[in-house]
Amino acid sequence: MPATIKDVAKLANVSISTVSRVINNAPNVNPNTRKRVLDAINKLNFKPNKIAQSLTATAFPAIGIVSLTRFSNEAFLPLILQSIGEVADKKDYEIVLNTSKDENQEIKKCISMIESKVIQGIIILSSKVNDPLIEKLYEMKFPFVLLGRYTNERIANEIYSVDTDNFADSKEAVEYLFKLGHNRIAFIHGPLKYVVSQDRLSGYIEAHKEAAIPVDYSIIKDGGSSIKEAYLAAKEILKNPNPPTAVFVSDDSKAVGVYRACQELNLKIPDDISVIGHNNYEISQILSPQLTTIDVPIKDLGIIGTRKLFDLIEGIPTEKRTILDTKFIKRKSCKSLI
Amino acid sequence: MPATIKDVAKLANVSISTVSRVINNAPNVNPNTRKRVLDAINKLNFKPNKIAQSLTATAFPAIGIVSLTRFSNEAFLPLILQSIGEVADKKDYEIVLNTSKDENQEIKKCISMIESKVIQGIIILSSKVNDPLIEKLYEMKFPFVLLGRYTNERIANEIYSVDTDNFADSKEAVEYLFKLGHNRIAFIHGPLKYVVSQDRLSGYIEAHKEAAIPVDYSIIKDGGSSIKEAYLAAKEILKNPNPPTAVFVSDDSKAVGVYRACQELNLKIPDDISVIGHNNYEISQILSPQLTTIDVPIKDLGIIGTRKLFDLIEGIPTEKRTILDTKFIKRKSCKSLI
DNA sequence: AATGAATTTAAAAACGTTTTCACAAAAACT
DNA sequence: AGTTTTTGTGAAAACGTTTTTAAATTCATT
Repeated sequence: MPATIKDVAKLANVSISTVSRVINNAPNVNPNTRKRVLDAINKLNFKPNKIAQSLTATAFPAIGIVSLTRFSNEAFLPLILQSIGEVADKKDYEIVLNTSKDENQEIKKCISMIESKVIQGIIILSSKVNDPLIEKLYEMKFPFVLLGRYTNERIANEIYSVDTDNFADSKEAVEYLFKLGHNRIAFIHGPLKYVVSQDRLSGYIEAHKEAAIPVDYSIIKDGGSSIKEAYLAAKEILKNPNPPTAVFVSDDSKAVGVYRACQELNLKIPDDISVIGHNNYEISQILSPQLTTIDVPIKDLGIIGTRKLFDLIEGIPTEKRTILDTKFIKRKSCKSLI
Repeated sequence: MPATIKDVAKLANVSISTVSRVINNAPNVNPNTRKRVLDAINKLNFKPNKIAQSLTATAFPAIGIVSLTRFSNEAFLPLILQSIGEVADKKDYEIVLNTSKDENQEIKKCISMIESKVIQGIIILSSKVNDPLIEKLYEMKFPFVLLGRYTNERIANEIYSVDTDNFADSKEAVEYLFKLGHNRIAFIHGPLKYVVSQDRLSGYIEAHKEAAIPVDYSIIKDGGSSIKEAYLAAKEILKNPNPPTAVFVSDDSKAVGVYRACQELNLKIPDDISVIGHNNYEISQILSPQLTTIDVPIKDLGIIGTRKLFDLIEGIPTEKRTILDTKFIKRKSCKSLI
């Protein structure tokens, strides 16, 4: 049986209150006594029971992450988890994972963790267009930070979030292609239930509007959330009777599917077709030719988002919405037609 | 302030013991009383405080996962986390993540979670050759399950683990290449500090031994843990004055680097060079030509490993070591030379 | 030396549950 | 009817801490 505070008290011949004071570095404890207690603690290898500590604090030091499935297939899960971990570690908080697959279970699990006092805050990894989880958490006034953007007008400006400007970045990429002389550009996006997919699509459309180039929905396709789906989408697009001269993919890993489709159809990148990706995953440098893409500071999203969450938890005033800078990275997958 | 058991007791006009009995579905409570209590619980939206519950149980229902960095770059982190989550959810256990980067911190964090009573068991995602964490946990007799194999003779047979037979699978792949008439086969492996990398290398070597084909270490290279490193390794190997006719890569995602290297050097797969991967990630079907590989049941590793851990926690006897079946998947990346 | 203030300590209450023990009431036996 | 068993309930202790209150000790001041 591990030692408790009582054992320490007995051995050091003091009361448990004194031991508690020593543990918590309270002032007002005689240096001699402190030493005696510290010795006892060492001798017994005493470690305070975190559960018991949180009972009086009425809060267990942990934050929740919701949820893996919001982008389970994406290359950045490890990065984002690790960056969240870095910040949480410094605060000596635990990270508890919500791995729920379906939406109902996801919410239920969250509420349960909150109500049973297991977590003090939540990081939401990505937002859906009408996100019942976000609505619910907002309504509960429970501290949470969204890594993304929420669109529901009523509360969009009220929630705390960290994001990049997907709309602008997407627009910029398309404009770059316009400048290169492309005016028939395909777009392969992720599942439109996610706001990030919507935003990237909107940027694509807005660029067209501003350039007065009509949007052709026959070359805009859902690339799902797997490489294979993107590959299938690309193949369909490229077989279009009036094929595009460029394709913009909303995720580098989906670009792998596009490259494959091009290869199969004997289309040379960038000579026959230009490609741009998004996110700047490692793979974008390995693809041949190297992929032009938009660098998203994934680790910073995690770090800054988690810091914001701790500000919320600790009642420190913090900016509602933080937009992180991105960088358009020109590589070898685009060709000028002019 | 959320309702406590006392509030419920008062409203239902019973003692807190009775409420507790209702919460825990104890027998011996009058149907009428039970109904009254249930009504009160609903009216107050009472949810037992898990922290308080675990204080008396002297154990918080959670398991730890150690650690992300043990294969942060691999495609199967989401899968494994999710499969662990599935099982833990059923048991109503939380999953707490250890995201430590360096080895010392990893151990410290683990010990701390154990000693402060935050977790009841640990899943170790992968083993190192001399793994101080495993040694320590074993010595502490703390319940843990390794997803992999441990080599330290003294305790190898004592620890609980789930794994595939990396040695045999690797050997089989090489033998397949032999049968196809290849006898100069390169090997690109992962970091040798991990047992899985060692085992896959050993299988490669053993196949050579049995076939009485000398092992040439100039075409065996460390592909690190990134696609880029694998790409670099492949390039070096392929430039060998006496180049191999096939390359076996210990991870499908590394195979992407190999494909890229071949392309750059104008080597056609499988005509000029055959390639075999390992793990059967989604990417292996997207690569062109589709990659011959070894299917590893990733989700099953997680599910069976976590079940085993719960057996340990609950004191149910369970098999020490479980080996899962794999499947050699022939696709288009190998050519017969005969 | 007496008073008051500051420091240090102990005792006890509290956090929200579960569990043990005791006892009353009801039911089942003689 | 009297005795035993079963059922249902409440009071109190326990889990391992922190926090509050109060008391004892030390120290400075007069």
